[in-house]
Amino acid sequence: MPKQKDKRPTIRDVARQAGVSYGTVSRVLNSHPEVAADTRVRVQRVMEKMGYQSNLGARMLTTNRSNLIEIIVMDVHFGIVLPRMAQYIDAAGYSTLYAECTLETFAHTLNTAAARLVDGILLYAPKLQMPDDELLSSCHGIPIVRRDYVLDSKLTWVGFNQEHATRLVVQHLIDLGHQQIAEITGSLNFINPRLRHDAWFNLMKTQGLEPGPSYTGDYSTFARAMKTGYMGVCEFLKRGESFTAIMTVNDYAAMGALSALHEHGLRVPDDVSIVSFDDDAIASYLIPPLTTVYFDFDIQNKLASQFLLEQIDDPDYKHHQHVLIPDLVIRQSAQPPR
Amino acid sequence: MPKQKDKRPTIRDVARQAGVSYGTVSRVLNSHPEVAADTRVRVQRVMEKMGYQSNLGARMLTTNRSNLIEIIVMDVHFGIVLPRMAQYIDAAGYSTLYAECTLETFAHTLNTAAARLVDGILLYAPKLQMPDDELLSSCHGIPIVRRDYVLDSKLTWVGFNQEHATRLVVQHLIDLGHQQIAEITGSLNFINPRLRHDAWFNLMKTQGLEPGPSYTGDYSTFARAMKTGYMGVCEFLKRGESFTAIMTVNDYAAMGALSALHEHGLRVPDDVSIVSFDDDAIASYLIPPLTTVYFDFDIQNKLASQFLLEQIDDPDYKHHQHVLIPDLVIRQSAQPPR
DNA sequence: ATAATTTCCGTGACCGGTTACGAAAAACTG
DNA sequence: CAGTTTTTCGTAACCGGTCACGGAAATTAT
Repeated sequence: MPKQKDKRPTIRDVARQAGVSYGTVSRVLNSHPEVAADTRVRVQRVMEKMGYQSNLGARMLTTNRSNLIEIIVMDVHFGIVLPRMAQYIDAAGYSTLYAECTLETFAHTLNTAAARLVDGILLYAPKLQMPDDELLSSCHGIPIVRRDYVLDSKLTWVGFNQEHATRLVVQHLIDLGHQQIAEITGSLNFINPRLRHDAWFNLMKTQGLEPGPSYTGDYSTFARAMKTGYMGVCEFLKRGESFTAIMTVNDYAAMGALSALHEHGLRVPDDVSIVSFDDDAIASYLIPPLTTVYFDFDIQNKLASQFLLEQIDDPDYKHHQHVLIPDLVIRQSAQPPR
Repeated sequence: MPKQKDKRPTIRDVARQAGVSYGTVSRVLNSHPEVAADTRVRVQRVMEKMGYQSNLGARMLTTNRSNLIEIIVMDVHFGIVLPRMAQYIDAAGYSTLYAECTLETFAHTLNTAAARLVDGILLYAPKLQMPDDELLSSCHGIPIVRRDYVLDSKLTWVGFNQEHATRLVVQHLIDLGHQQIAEITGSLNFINPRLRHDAWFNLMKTQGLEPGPSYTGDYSTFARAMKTGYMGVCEFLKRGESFTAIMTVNDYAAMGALSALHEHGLRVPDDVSIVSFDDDAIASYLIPPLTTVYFDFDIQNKLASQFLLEQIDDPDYKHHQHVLIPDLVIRQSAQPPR
């Protein structure tokens, strides 16, 4: 038995107070033109005075819309994604639902989203590779935008060119004179680690260099990414691999690597150079400050939400795949090898 | 004009298919006892087959409940809070709404929450000091739990004993032999920084020591906390303050401080000791690993959600204020002064 | 076999909005 | 000023559930 919530005034209460019919109040609510200017303000004043707020349940029932946008995050737990998105969603007058899921619970999550009459879905699923038609049919017709780099999808997505990002890193290291470039990355069934791994491998090969050792680990939280970075270095050293530079999957992994290298008496960048991805805020506060690839997540979030909102409003929306181009931010963690 | 969403089967569609009345389907849905076992399974099978999901809008309209819990975060932008909470909310069969706000937009946020028939609110507002009755009246009768340490509130909250936390830090440093203990903390109109500042000040005084220099700055995002830590140290050094230890508001501030000290040629812990709060995952990967106060946020989140759920179900719920006791995690950033 | 219970289920009213329809009032026409 | 058009607004039906009420069927008692 839920605690008694306030009984909120309804449109009929407002109508009575304002001396009009509930239909008129509804028209005022939806700013229909067919209502006289003075009655409009009269009704608005009464709504104001009574603290009227239209009941979402009732509105959902008739309009089949909820004014809700759901952010679904799959397989990872970066709290970061959310607030930045929510800001744009709020600004457009929607509220933000948040759900985390895995591949197994994905269908269920989408079902409840449909039952909630969610108006749109922002999907961040860096591991999900699902054919368009399957994804669409799971969505029950709810517009969806992916905040990922999904080359094989014709649906709307916004992502960063990972091949280019990798090239920035590898080329920078090669230009500095590195020949033995190791890699610490995420599990290769994640999209980005896979693309970067392949790009790294091919770039090395085409330059006539042997790809250095590679370590993959969990990077689905910051804590795990740090651990992966740490373990990667330990593993390399234990195996006696030789390398003069490491490319890490993100700045937190770099932080872990830094820590492990330090423990083993190796100096960065004197003994080993590190270049990573993301340019998270921590990058410039690490010792040494990290050379890293800057992904403008703000733009990504903004575009993803914007595309979703457009898609919600426009019944014959043309899907676009938007590729963002990252930049390299050169700080001090990568220097010529000794 | 929104894109055509799937037309979902209704309770009457299911009834027709199953050869019963819609009332019976409703009873099955809500697992009322007055329905024969075999018709129950028959209806369930049909629901299954048709992929029936009850329409939330309709349900909200009649029950005045939404199965939605809203997390409201005020004045800060730590994405971290959310996912941990959401997990417990999900487990209880609710969905999570997320909203950020400021003091100005707080009332509006609560109004839309009420319009959405939100069943409960988890409030994380480390700056908000609002009398109980005012807070309650803003809430339109929606149960609310604060994930904060709010000594002056009789409503339900879950927080960490900040005075104790501070004592752990200060006493540890004093025990190591430090006498000049500086503080880098957040703006003092935040609850925790204020409490810690006062505790630090009083502890020093009662031990006959002069409180060291104090710097306050923005710590409402990780990036800003790092900057505050960095600027704090720079400021101390510029002013020629003397100190042998610093207490920082959180691990990210400590990281910023570490970076600034390093730039000025000061070693941690050789020249300066650092102790901070939170025991974020980064603490053990910093160089040196941080001595820091461990707050078990997992417990906090769990209890906060649990109390909220209890409050939602129990009409005459007795508010409780739950105080959690933090521990000190000793690593290497604090050592006796030279 | 009939009456008294008990079990199960169909019906109708309602929740608070939206919207199509049409009527009344106002404004315009000649 | 009657006739026509336009503006404004009231009414009813509906969205898809919930729930109280009461009747039919099944069960038990007499």
